[in-house]
Amino acid sequence: MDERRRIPQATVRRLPVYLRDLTEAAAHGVTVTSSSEMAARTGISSEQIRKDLAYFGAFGTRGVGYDTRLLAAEIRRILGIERRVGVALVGAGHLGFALARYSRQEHADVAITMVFDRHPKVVGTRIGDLTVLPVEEMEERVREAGIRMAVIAVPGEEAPGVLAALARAGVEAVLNFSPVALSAPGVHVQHIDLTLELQSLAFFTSLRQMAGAAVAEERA
Amino acid sequence: MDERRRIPQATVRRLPVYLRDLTEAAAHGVTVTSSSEMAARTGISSEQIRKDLAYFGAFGTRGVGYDTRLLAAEIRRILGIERRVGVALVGAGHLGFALARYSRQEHADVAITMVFDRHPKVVGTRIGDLTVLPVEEMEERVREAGIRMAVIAVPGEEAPGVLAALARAGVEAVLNFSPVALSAPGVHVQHIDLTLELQSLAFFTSLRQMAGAAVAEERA
DNA sequence: CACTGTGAATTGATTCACAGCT
DNA sequence: AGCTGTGAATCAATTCACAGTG
Repeated sequence: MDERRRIPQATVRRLPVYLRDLTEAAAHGVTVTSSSEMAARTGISSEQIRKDLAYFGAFGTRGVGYDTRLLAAEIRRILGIERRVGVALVGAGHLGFALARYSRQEHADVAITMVFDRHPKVVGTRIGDLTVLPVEEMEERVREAGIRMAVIAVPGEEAPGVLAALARAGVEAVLNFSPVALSAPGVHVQHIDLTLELQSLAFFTSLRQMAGAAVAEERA
Repeated sequence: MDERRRIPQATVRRLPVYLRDLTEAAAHGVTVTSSSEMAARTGISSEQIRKDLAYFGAFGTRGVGYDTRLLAAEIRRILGIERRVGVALVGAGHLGFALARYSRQEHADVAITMVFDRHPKVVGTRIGDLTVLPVEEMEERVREAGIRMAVIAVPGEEAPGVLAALARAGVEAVLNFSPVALSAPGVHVQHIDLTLELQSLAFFTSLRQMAGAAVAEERA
């Protein structure tokens, strides 16, 4: 199989689900598992799992299944997280604080390793064993550390400037929690917007009120 | 147009983007706008915008465009957020705190209006003008208030029990920030998982390292 | 005339169904 | 016998292209 073919976005977003499932299974002493067992645990269909994996190679044994540890290692390699990957966080408000703490749990493959904020009162405070740095130092420090990923958790007005600085520092992929659409050439931006999520969620309650309305529901 | 036909999930998730754009445009004094202007501002193609709206009716004027206030009102009606919608939050850690504060900004159409936590130290504390309530009271209070939406921001172990209680209380749509896949009959669950997001994001940096690899990129 | 609204064409993602190994 | 890996078929979403209209 050729790694150079077109990989669906949807596949990339499912790989971490498989990784978590395999890691948990391995931790429970399961050494071999099948796509149907994974399907039962994750809610993703077994054909989907096999097809997703097939984009990257043939990792299973016919008649048997997959070696949990081996497949987990392959997925880490595919994602590029064989070694722990460091992420810069910009914005150390409550959200940023929560994200930093959560991402730094023990076995995390991807973790926030640098935190920046513009407020003098926040700079110098600690989040676990990290110290919040002034945003002025961001570009230089991120570049020097060779960090390629960042999380933006600042107010909307500040977000475009932050993204531009991150792009200059060599960051290639960004998770944006601010409520504005961001883009920069050569940077992959993923957007999570609480307001939009809550509003679209409302549709699924209002709908049920109007008897008979049909929606394309997500997979079971 | 018949509201009863099959609405794509993707369409529902874009409606709030249009709503925000129209609200901002109206606030800037724009009374009429076209699908191509909206496209330029939101990054969603004009055909896509017209098709999404067409699922629900014909709201524009040919040769002219859309009345910003009127179309915004229509989208609020479609989403079921004509009146401010209340949401229950379960879990008042840093993440929950951030979500509650953020969702309660002045003009929010959907806002967290009740907060529950299981820790005695957190119960009774305040988030803005809300008081954190004990999770034991959740089912009864949510039912009594007629709340249909909830946000789960508790650790993975507690999440399944929380969802079950919310379902019993009549909640129909849930935003799940815990790292476990949840489901309950008759409840629409949307999942946001920071770990999975960061891991899939890593793919878009590792890829660039392997020269020549091709990925289905998101729309510009 | 410039825009909306929409069938038709295309592209992308999922599911089916089975051949191929172990 | 049981599972993977994969073309073919289906289903969903987007884009094209243009007819319809204020």
